[in-house]
Amino acid sequence: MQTERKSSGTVGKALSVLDQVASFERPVRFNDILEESPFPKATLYRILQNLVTEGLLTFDREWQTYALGVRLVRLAHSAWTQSSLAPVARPHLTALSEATGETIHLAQLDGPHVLYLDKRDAKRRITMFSEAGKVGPAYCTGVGKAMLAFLPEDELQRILPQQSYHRFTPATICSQQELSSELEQIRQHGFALDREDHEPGIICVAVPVLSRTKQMMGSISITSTSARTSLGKLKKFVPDLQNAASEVATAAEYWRFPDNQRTPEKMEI
Amino acid sequence: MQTERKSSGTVGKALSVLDQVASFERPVRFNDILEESPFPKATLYRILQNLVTEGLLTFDREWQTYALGVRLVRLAHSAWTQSSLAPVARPHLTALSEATGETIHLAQLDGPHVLYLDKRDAKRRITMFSEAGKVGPAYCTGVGKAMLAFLPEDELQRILPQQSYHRFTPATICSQQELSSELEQIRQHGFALDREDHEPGIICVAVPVLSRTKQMMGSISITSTSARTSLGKLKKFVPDLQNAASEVATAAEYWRFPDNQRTPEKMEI
DNA sequence: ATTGTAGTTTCACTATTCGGAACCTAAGGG
DNA sequence: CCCTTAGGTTCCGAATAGTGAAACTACAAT
Repeated sequence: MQTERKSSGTVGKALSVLDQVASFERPVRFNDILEESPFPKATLYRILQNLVTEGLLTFDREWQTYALGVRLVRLAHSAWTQSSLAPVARPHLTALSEATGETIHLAQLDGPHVLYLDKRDAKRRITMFSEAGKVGPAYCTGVGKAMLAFLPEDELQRILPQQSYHRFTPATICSQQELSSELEQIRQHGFALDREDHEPGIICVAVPVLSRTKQMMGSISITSTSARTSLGKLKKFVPDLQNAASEVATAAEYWRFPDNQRTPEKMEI
Repeated sequence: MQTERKSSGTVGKALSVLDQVASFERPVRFNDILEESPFPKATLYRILQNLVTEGLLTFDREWQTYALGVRLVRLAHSAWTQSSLAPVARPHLTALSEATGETIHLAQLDGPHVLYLDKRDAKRRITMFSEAGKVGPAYCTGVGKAMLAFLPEDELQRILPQQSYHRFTPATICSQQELSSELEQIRQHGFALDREDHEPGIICVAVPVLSRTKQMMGSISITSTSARTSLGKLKKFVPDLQNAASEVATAAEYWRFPDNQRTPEKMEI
């Protein structure tokens, strides 16, 4: 589940160490990191020191452990507010959840993975930090497939081989070929289905959020259990979902340039 | 409100640019950044490119703008989960909020600022990503003063001069001297008061979360309005607050080393 | 005393980064 | 149609920062 990025440059190396620390689920000692690090002792040591002085990591002198620093939380707050669909989508997700009584997800792509940015649970109406920020696979979730299907060809070709194609359930799509044809279907229908691909008993419908210029910005899904409902019934919500998605897209574009009605510059190529 | 950090090293420079982009409240063009950047054109350009390839920034080719990347959200999720008090404090905050019917905050220090990590509102029982991650001043908030008071002397001396001492209300503490004596009071009483220091009509009591070794880990507060209650009545909650704080501290320490009862190593010096 | 383990520092070497200047466009003006 | 300006991008020698083997410290166990 570790994102593979070309970690060229000093910043990249630092980031890869940061990711590594993040991948442990609790504070770690120097040696724990060293053991699975590609960097030699001295180099790793210096990188860690840099990260600590930058506030991206904290070092607990008492236990001699490193952990992610809270500075990240502040940056993420800005990221969530300014760069994700989450703030503008918020009311629409709430409305959807109330209208359908089911769980709603908002997701965007982070490299090859799905990153959940918001969630609305019909019962407990609560969005938690601990929900936003979670990652999941793209090739076998409704939100993931909906996004992949509407990605520009070149980006798609870069991302497809990076999927793990792990079989979670008997229904999981486990090859790039199968996925490609599924994506073609999705493109034609305009929505994606999760037929218990990822978790047994969990089904969902998802639609992409597309900008006026057909750029894929994220996706929204309605999730339920096969015990409570069926794919057939879930499909009835597609118009609502599409409606919400297009409203989110409009709101997002309007919000980005509220005081400015100029059209975007012509794209090169 | 920009955190001042010694941005030595390549990573530091990159981070300072990242902070700068974050400080705008919407996507920005190259020149917007350049205008208030200490870096020359070419350097800034390269740094931005690095940040984009690392996924910390996204570049919107359509509008030619930079914005914070969602990768930060993922990292922050780990930070929130693994390094802050938030996950272990969660149930205690809920309990406090239900017992008192008032708003509860959980905060930690991020450099010289207060960083809010969780919030429980008595009415709408909802913790939002948009709340966690917010920053505020330390010298004139309950949570801030409670934390400063229990900071080791050397750290305190580093942080005190970095406060802005801006006068928000007639009751705001506006000098380092006044603050120092207030902190002494707080140390003696064991809790801090916000007497409408920051916002008119808003009052609060706060206590620090202290580890077994008396290290300051964060703080918890109960906030209300002077219209609804008084400082005198809020003080009645101090025992509950202190109780919650010590339970959070214990839970945090237990959680860090669940399978491991060894005592921390002796600190040097 | 001896060996081992975890963490820190040194320093000659090297790869990155720096940034002034030149170079592209595209847009606007005369 | 050429000139100018502004936003953005590329070059390349000089300057800086990063690298990592090895040596060192501190402590614990043998």
